[in-house]
Amino acid sequence: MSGYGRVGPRGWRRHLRGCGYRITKPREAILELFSQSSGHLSAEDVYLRLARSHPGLSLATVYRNLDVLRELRFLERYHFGDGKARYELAPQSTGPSTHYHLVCTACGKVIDREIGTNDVLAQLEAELKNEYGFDIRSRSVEFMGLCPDCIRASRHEGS
Amino acid sequence: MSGYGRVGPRGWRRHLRGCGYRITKPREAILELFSQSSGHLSAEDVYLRLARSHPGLSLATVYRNLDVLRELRFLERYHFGDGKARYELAPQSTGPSTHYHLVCTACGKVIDREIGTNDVLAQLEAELKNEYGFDIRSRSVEFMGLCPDCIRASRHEGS
DNA sequence: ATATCTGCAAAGACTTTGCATGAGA
DNA sequence: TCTCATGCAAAGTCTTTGCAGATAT
Repeated sequence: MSGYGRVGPRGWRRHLRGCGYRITKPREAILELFSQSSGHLSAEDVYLRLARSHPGLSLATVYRNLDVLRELRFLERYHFGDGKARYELAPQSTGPSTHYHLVCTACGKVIDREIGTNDVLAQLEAELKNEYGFDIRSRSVEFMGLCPDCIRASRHEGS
Repeated sequence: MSGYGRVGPRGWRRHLRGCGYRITKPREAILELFSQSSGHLSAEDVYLRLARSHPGLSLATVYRNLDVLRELRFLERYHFGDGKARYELAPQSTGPSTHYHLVCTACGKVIDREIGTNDVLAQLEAELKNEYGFDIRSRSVEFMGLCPDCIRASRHEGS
């Protein structure tokens, strides 16, 4: 559920170093934040949550580090259709992520679910590899709709 | 394969009118363009392709109309991770779309495929409805990776 | 006639970049 | 010490909005 993806709870320092990156306060803080919070955070979310404990932190630094951490595969980036990228701790596995998202288009709530049809998608990916010669690196499966709260709310205002 | 989604090749005029919208040159042109081209077009793509035959057309009008046509379910909007929205003619069915995308993260090429695991996803959606009370309106299934051309190109430049 | 639509230009939202200073190894 | 990282501010990209004139019905 938590952890630092494929490198374990403390291995990320070594991994960063090994790739020529340095261990800095913003990087530690961002990784720490993701390991503790379970949601899908936008750059601004990260910035706001760290602002109090890290005065002077800049949004540009957050963007740069989210990008570094994504290149190192600590984080995965998603687009849920509202124009901002969201980040999430990458799963332990070395392959593409094995979960999907349930996105409420009204309030923006996002629910994570493990994929129960893993084998089906894996088979599909194998076919695609054969048929098109595509090397599939990641997948994104999202279901968009209305959550119970927003269904209720939309009933009360007509429509 | 082509057609105007759930309203048939000529029904879109009636549909627009019925919703209080007017039939204008830009709207005709945009719908015409989507019915003829098979790709996933960004707002700018649409603008550039219509610019020659529709001098004076503005990008703002394209954005506004893409939005109108999406609300009316003539078009579907996707985000493939490069920051721009892409639009595509909606499928005939009244339910969520029944295809997925194969996206090359290097050159941006997008291949459309029909979903062969339709029943699996449909079952999943039914479960989600029961479990979370979500009303699922659309789905988005994307596989990201490298197309053969870009695999070849990356080999030639090292890495 | 009149409510909708358009073009233009300006503003908005999110993200990236340049540069001098500061910090890690 | 020497390179990489940061903060600040400016710029970039995609998209939305305000408004007066034009258009569809």
